[in-house]
Amino acid sequence: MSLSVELQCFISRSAWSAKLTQEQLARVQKDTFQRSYSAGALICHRGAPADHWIGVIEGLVKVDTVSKGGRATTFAGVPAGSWFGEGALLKDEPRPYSVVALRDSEIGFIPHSTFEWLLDNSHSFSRFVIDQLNARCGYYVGLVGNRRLQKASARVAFCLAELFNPQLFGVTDLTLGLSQEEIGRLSGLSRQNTNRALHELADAGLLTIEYGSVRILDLAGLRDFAHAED
DNA sequence: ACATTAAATTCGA
DNA sequence: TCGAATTTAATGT
Repeated sequence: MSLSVELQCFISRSAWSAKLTQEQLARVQKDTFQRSYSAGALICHRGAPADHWIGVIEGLVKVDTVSKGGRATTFAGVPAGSWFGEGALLKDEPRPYSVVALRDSEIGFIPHSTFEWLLDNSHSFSRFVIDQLNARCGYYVGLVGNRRLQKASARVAFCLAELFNPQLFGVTDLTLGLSQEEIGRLSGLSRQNTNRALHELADAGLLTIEYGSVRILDLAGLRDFAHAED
């Protein structure tokens, strides 16, 4: 697979590549490949072997499981600019979730062996992965705490705020192209309640609602809202 | 669950 | 190629 300019740019923009040596960077660029997915396409099946570290170059992806009854639970939305899947790679286990493109997306893949090699050979790369795991850990701690406050709007605030977690996701664009139904799945709420919650947040001046998307106005305010006792 | 409205697609000139 | 008409998807109640 040829090295697209797009892919090279994406790699050099990623925080973890900044301190790699020329040799290391060259190997990453040689081993990494890119694929396009149209909206709704399955990127990897639940239970498939975890052969790659996955980067979202463009578009938006979700991570979810589907139970026997066909009910979908979404764990996380992954916006462009982030890398994920290191958990399954490190454990050398099948992926416990499926990955689906929500929009037309460009996805980069770094092979398992290259990933391990970087961990062994680049201190700054290992550090990046540790920080990222730690951030996810913090995310789940926050999530558990957040769930205790049964407030729908707080849940939605939390999920939205975490989508813009700068450690996990190098996002710049504060407009989120997600339908309310999708936001509902992310926060584990019905579309109805999501709608009410979004209006509550909009009334509080934290975001504005647009057709098919939501624009974040006050990220810090969303975080506060997610943790406020009420 | 239903009615409304935005957006995407089709069709005819 | 443009715009009206139709169909599909998202939203509000």
